[in-house]
Amino acid sequence: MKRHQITIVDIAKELNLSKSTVSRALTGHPSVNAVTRQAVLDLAEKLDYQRNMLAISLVTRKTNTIGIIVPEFTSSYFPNITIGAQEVASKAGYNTVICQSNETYETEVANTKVMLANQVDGVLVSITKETKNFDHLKIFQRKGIPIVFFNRVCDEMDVPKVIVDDYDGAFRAVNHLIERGRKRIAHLSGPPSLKISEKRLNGYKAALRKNNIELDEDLVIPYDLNLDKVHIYVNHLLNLPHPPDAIFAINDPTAIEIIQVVKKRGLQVPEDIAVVGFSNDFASGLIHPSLTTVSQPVKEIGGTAAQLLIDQISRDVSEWKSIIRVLKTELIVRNSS
Amino acid sequence: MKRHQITIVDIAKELNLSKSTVSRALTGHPSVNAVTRQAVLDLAEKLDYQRNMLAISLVTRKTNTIGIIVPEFTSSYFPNITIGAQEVASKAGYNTVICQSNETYETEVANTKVMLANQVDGVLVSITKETKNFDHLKIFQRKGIPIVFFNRVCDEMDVPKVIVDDYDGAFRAVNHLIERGRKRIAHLSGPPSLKISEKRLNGYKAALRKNNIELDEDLVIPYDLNLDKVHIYVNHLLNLPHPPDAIFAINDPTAIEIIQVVKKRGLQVPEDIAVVGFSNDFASGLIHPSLTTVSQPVKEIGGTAAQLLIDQISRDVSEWKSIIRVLKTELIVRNSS
DNA sequence: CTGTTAGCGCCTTCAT
DNA sequence: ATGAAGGCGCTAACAG
Repeated sequence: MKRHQITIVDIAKELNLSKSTVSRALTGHPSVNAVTRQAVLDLAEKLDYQRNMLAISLVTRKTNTIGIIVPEFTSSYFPNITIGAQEVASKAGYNTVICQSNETYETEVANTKVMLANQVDGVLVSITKETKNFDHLKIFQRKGIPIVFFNRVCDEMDVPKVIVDDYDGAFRAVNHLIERGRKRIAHLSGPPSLKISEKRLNGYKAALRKNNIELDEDLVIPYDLNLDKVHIYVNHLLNLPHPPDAIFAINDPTAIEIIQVVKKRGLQVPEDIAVVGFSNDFASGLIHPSLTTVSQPVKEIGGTAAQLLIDQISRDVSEWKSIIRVLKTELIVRNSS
Repeated sequence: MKRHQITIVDIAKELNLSKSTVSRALTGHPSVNAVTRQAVLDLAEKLDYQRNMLAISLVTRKTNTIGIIVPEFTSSYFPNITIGAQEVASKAGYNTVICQSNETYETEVANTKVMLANQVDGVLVSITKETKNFDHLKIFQRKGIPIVFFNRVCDEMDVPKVIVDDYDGAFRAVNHLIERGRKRIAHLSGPPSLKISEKRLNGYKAALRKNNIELDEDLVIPYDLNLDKVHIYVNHLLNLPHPPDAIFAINDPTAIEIIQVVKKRGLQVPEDIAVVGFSNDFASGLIHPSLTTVSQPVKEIGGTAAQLLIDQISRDVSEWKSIIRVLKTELIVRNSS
């Protein structure tokens, strides 16, 4: 059961040196004889010695680890963001611990505890659709651990955030539908608790307004992002006395689901009804018809967030900034509109 | 810069108790007065006290963390496996650290160092397509840290492994193509270094043999899984004097790419050429035509691997088992064949 | 039931 | 350039 770990002491004994010298050699401290250093390094290599980061972190009070909390991993969106974040983090010498909150508030709270207990140097978070109370996240601030939000941000907290121009992206998407001659455009919106839902909805409204199309509240349906329910809303819309000729979806998974439902009903996309999504997930270019969508620079979102976080970490608490970085989206016109 | 962390000492002082009592109260040790315990718990709660896992792990020599090393995160395959693994792990009280090796040997080696340095209690790994030397993985065994392979396993090491019936899955996929009347079935195979490539190839060959179709070596192309090159091989096959009427791909991303190339050439799937993949990735049901493929129980793979690992962790080194768990695949017939 | 004493493996002054 | 001593925050015997 007890496995012997090779420690500094072992190699100190072997080489007849003091622990401190070995430690210095290992950490690349300049004030150590080149020969001694090499001897230490060689022996360490030979013995498969690995520095115990737990011990190091305990004394340096720094783990060189950043935590990432994402709501889910089911679409390609969040995995890609974590890839971007990991790239930047690892270049800066940081490890990454990823937790999925699984879109539930409780899990998110549990995740924050894990992060805290593991003494992460900072956290990246994108909240769940349920999260309305932010106390568990404010703890980080109070403890002097920087936090950076991305995508699903928390309005109440004055910290760095990385988002995209949701309003503008939605505006252009809807404007595009109008340019294509659509008059009755529905919007399957996200939960109102999410800022992105609100902004995309506002973009939608603004595009209608600009084109002098009156907003029909019946065509706007907020939903909880549970894909299993999409068919209900789509069928409801399609059964309306005056059904829509286009649907703008809060995100790609929703849009893809909409297309499936529409097709199952025997209707044609885009002939009978056009569909536009948001995010340009991997599957969107492959589905039939391919999905018109608003692409987000996913990896860049992750990378930017990680960078902002690392900047915060190296700053003194008193100098924390709360930059909001807004990344550009791009309308990708494909065959669904 | 220095943020004050609340420690056991703080709450011990406040309550006029010894550190050990507080510690025991916090860890739920039975031998502690109910009143005392509650007082400790209350104060801890009030102060947002979080146990410092670094310190705990240092002394208990257990981090309750398992590492996962996966080659990539670009398809839905590995993310889903990690989801399955995380579920099981977290239920057993384990945290998870995920590293992507990015399909390169060097990164994989670096990843193992990170795992070692962070004192993971065990590791789950799926090797890169480049990995031919396994010294970096054998270190775990030598240090008494259990390792479990999944999907891309290492033959040289006698440890638990979780795989699917690759041979059988491939066999049924190819057999299905033959039943559909295909005579010349090509196989875009994976790198020979990967066991899965070999097994799927063997399944392919066996299916031909069983149906008395002679193997045409020209129709078998091993490739390095770099999707950018798929078009080369597909075009090569299609330009053959006697081109294939079906292609069995090593995995879904490859199959999807094949379909794109075929379509771009103006040919029809499956009329001109049928395509079958392996893994049933998320996108496979959405692409047009939808992809016939061999589905793998992805979450179960991750969950099983995690469970085997946790079993190993709780066992004494002398009692390590090396079970090989083979999970069932299922042929999903869609429109590409 | 509670307190005392040692460390876990390492870094960091402070000496020499 | 090297040693010695102290401590990071916590648990684990060992004593009461």
